[in-house]
Amino acid sequence: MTRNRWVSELHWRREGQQTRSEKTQAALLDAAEALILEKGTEGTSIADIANRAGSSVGAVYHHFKDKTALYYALFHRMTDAYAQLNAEASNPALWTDATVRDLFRGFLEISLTAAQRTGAAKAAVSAVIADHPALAAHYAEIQRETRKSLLKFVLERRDEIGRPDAEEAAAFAVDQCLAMVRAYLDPSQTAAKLQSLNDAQFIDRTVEMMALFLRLPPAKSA
Amino acid sequence: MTRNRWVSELHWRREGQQTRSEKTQAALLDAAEALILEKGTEGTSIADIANRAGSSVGAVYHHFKDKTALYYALFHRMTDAYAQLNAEASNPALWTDATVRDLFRGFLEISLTAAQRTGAAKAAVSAVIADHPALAAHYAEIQRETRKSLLKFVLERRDEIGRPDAEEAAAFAVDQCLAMVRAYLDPSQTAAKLQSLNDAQFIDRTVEMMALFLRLPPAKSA
DNA sequence: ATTATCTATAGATCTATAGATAATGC
DNA sequence: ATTATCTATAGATCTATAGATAATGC
Repeated sequence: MTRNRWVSELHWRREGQQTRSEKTQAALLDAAEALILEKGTEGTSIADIANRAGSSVGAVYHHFKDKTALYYALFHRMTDAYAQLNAEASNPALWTDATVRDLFRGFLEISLTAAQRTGAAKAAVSAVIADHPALAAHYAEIQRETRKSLLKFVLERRDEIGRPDAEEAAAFAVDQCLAMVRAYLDPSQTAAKLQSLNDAQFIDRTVEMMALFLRLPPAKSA
Repeated sequence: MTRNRWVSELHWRREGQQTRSEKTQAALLDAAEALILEKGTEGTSIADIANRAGSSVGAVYHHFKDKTALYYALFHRMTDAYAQLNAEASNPALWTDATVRDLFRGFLEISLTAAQRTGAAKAAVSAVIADHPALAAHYAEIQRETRKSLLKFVLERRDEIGRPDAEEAAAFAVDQCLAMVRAYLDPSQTAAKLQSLNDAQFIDRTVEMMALFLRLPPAKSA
């Protein structure tokens, strides 16, 4: 008997119609996420995941081809959300009247929103990546996209940049901005000061730093 | 028969006299490190490690109480090196005539040297931490020490800082500097521009950014 | 009648130990 | 004679499947 259709690329089932299925899948992924955070991937077994989700081992294998497929699904659940947000933010129509300051601010706001949505998922996904090095490439690709589109928008406003080495400095500043977001969001990075700030303060400080470095014109309405 | 003495805290044997022992232990840790990088912790078995090291399963258990002890040893091999370097750099005598610029520069140089020494270890250790969440606290503690001593030295030179909010800004800048080092060193972070720089360029740029942000006096000899 | 779930378990690991052998130390 | 190493394997997982039962869909 053919059990089901698998979306081979994503390693898990689409099937938008069955809400029962979706709930179970989500519960299993949530359970895996929580357990990985608590005990790491090595300490987490299929039975553990099924129990935590209030489900059974058999159900796990009904929904996921194997353990790797489950981990891949967990990975994609988070990265797909990121990739989509990034795609939306890359629409030039959103930024027609934006200054470089606005771009950095917008990027920071979007990143923080995304982080709030994904929540604990990110740390668990990091563990999954550590155990499945093949996934690292896809994750890096998404981040590369983000970086690329932000840099492109900044460079389209090159005339705002007061430095003679505008191009190089902009690339440096973009990397910088990404590094800041990571330090701010990652609780394992002991950036005590950053983490004592609230989102608005963090964004203000970071934009200010970028402006100083790139010698941007003063903010219009402040 | 009592097999051996274990240093319970570190979970592995000290024993500085037997070079044969030390070589085997190092080979086992090297093998574990390489395998974890390739296949993650979950995919790596004791037998794999023993084979890669040209050793045997029995030898592994002669040197390490259990698999966790081996992973802990791998973890400590890296973090001990970091902690020691940090302790050395925290000696005020080293920095008697240093400016704030010199402090940042010194910190960056030390971090890069440390990274070169530890090499691939860091990524493997990240995977180990992901699988043994208990270790995260110790790692964070070491980084907190580094952060703290750099910030202390900077604040002792508060008069160099041109900003009215010197204290807050210094803390922000220190976190910033740590975030930059991470982005520069971590190949999984897609900081394309940073990674295209060589060490000296990276350090110059970063120090410059800190100087702009904190409004430090211009460099003396440039 | 098709999809989702469960229980029970075969088969494949993998960890850790026991016991024997080889290498070093006195 | 003490320490380091090996081979072989018991016992404990853990993954994935088979087959039965419950829930939904037409």
